[in-house]
Amino acid sequence: MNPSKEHEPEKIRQEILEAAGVRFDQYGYNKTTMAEIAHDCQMSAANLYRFFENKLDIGATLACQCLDNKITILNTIIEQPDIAASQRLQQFVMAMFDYTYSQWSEHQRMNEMVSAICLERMDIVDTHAHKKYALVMALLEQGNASGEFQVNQPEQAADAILSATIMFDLPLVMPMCSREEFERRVKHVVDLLLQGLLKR
Amino acid sequence: MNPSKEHEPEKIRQEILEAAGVRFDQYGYNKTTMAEIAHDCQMSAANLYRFFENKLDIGATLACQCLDNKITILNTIIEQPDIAASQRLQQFVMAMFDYTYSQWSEHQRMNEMVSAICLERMDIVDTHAHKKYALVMALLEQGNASGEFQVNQPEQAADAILSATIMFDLPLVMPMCSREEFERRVKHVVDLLLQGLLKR
DNA sequence: ACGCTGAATATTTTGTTGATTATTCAGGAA
DNA sequence: TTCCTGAATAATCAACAAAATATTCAGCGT
Repeated sequence: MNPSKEHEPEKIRQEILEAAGVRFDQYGYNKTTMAEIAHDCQMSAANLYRFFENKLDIGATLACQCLDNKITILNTIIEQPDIAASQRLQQFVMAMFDYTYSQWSEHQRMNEMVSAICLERMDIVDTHAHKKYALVMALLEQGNASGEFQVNQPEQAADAILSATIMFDLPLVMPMCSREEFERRVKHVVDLLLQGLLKR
Repeated sequence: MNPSKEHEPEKIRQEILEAAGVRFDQYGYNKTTMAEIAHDCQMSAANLYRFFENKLDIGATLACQCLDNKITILNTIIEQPDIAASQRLQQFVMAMFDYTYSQWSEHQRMNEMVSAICLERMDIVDTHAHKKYALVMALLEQGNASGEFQVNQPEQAADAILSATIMFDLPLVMPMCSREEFERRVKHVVDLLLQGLLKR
């Protein structure tokens, strides 16, 4: 088989997602037709349905990829070695906000799509929430292990941290403040949270 | 002048607001007509414009009243004597959430109106935010004065507390969790915040 | 003049119809 | 068979007219 002409279903799925992603981002989910996506992939619209259940399924898969991108970025901060746990938390929340704000301001249409899909597919939100929770738990355990933190109930603390920083993670909230105002608030919130986490 | 037939403009304004409030709450802002409000007050639609600039102005005034109701409830907690500052913060955030959740679940239409108006009238949101800020500042200063708190930068701490608890104050966020889940989170967040505020 | 109204006008909403688009399916090429 | 397509069908959208509503204003009764 010619490697330049891949026919593995997974490769084709990716090609479809790539084409759909470009159009959704540029023109929006609703203004993009299945025919256009199919044309970009040199296939018929009907053929798309052999790889995805329907249009929403394409959108939902892209939405998951978007959310996973955020998780990946946050994960690099968790895995970053030789850094104080308090620094890590600071960077973690700031990166969370940076990603959300940039996505909101620079990929408005894609962001609208992700938000709309999350309203109908709570399971996607849940999965993403669990991944974030796992990252914060890891961060807290690192801090405890290094002796920098003294967190007795990491489950409750992780819950509290995610709740307390949710405004930096929700695109819906982005119109409320300027980027600078948000960054100031990130600092204030993390500073206060750290006073409750640090060993004394 | 007959006191049973009040003609002071302020009384008439209140009568209009009362009538509009009932209809907005029951049928929604858009489904309520100026003619209906006028009829409830036994006057012509045209006459409403002698007391309010337009329909939005009636809505905005009601929205301010709603937000001020919340402030009043929160204020009673601030003024409640003989209670530990940490208790006060707990009750403060819980009352904030209770009001928001009840308003969201039991006065859906009124709540939609308030949210919609807040999008166009940022000044209303700003004013309300300043009032909340003042309450939290008062709470922190009480705690400092009684020796229960040790807050060096109350401005930043107040900012942090409001940011960290904003999810309990935003109707937009209410669909995300059940009431019980929210109450659990209030406890976790306040517990963690208190560890950063309490004197040691 | 003052306080109000009905009728006139401007704006918004609603309903309808044609066009566009998502989805299905019977069948054609390899 | 296996993979795909064009055409058929179903669902959604868009544009336009009609109706409802917000807002203004000239003028009436006091």
